[in-house]
Amino acid sequence: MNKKSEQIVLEKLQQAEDQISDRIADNMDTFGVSSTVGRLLGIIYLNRAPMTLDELAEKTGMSKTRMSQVMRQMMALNIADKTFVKGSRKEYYSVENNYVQTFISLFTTNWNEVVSKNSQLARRLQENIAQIEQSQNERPSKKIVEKTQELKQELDEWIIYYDWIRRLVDFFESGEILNHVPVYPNDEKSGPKE
Amino acid sequence: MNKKSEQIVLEKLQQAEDQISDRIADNMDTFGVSSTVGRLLGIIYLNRAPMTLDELAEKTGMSKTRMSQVMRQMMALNIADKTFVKGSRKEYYSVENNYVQTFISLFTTNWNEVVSKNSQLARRLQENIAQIEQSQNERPSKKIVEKTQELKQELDEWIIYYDWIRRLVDFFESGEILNHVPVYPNDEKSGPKE
DNA sequence: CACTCTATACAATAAAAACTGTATGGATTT
DNA sequence: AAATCCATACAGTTTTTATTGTATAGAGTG
Repeated sequence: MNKKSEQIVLEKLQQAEDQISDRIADNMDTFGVSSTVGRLLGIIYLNRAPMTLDELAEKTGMSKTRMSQVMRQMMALNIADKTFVKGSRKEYYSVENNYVQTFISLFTTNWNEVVSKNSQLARRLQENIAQIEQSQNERPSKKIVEKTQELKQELDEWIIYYDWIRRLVDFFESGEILNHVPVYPNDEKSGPKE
Repeated sequence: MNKKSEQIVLEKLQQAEDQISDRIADNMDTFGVSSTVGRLLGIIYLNRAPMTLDELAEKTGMSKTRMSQVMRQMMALNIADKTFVKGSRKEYYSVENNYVQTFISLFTTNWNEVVSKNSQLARRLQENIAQIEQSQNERPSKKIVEKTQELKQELDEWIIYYDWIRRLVDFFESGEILNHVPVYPNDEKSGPKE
C-alpha cells in the first residue's frame, strides 16, 4: 500500500503539471497561434532542458512532421531557438525560460509584422491620393474633392494609429515596459530613469 | 469624358477605402479573432454612423445570421455597442471611433479572460499541493518531496507571470499606458505625473 | 563512396472554424 | 389577438487549418 499510494501521489503531481501545460496551450489563442505552439512551449519549458523533435513527438503523441512545423513557427515568432549539442546529429530546441520575456517576444514579433504591412499600404495610398489631387488641378469636381478629403482624414487617423503601435512595440521591445509594470512589484523599480 | 474620368477617380477612392478595410480585417488575426470581426469594425467605422444587421449583410454580401454572430462577439469583446434609434425596430450597432481605444479594449478584454481562467486553476493547484504535503506528513518519500518542490516552484513562476499580466492589463485599462506611449508624441505628455 | 540518420517537402486526411438557410419565438404594431 | 418584423437558435455546408504518412534530399560517418 505504501508503494501504491506513492504511485498515486506521483500521478497527481504529474497531472497538475499537465494541467499547467494545457492552460498555457489554451492561452496561445489569445496570440492568434495554434494551441500546439503553446503545448510545445510548456513542455520544453517544464523540461528545463532542450529537446529534440523525437522527444517532443513522443511526449505529445503527435507526428514528428508536425513537431518540425511547429518548432519552425516558434522560431519565426522568436520564442524558440536551436541549441547545438555536441555529439548528436539531432537538433535540440530550447525556449526562453522566462514567461514574461516570451510574452514580450510574441507581442513584439506579431505587431511588428502588422506595422510593417500597414506602413507599406499607407505609403502607397498616400501616393495615390497625391496623384489624384494633382490630376484634378484644373477644375476640381466638388464630389471628388470631398471624397478625397474624407479619405485623407481616414488615412491620417490610420497612420497615427499604426505609429502608436510602432512606438508601443518599442516600449515593450526595449524593456521600458518593465520599468512601469515590473515583474516583482515590491522591488524598487529597476533603475530610476531620467 | 469629363463625367467618365470623374467616375474612374471616384472608383479609385472607393478602392483605397476598401483596402484600408481589408487591412484592418487582416490585422485582427493578431488578436486571435476572425477577420470578419475586423471587416465589420472597419465598415462601421468608415460609415461614421451606426448600422443594422441588414445593412452590414448588404455591404459584406454575407448572411444576416453571420452578421448577428459577429456583432455579438464584438460586443463580448467590448468593441461594439447597440445604439437605440427612435422609430426603428432594428438594432443599430456602433463602434468606438478611436483605433487606439479599440486596441486597448481588445487587449484588456482578451487578457482579462486569460488571467481569470488561470487564477482559478492556480488556486486549485495550490490547494492540491497543500493537501498532498499534509498527507505526506509522516514519512515523506524523497521522490515525492522532490517532485512537489518542483511543482511548487513552477506554480510560483506561473503565478508571478499571470500577476504581471494582470497588472499589465490594468496599465492599459486605466489609460496609464497613454502617458508613456502617447497617441501624439509631440504633445506635452498628458499630465506630468510625479 | 556507400550507409545512416535527420529534417522537412509534399500530398492526403482529419478536425475545427467560418458561414448559410430555415425555423422559431418574442417583441411591436394594427 | 392577428399580422408583421426582427434577431437568433439550430442544423447543415463550405472553407480553412491542423495533422499525418510517405518520400526525399542533405549532412555526417565509416
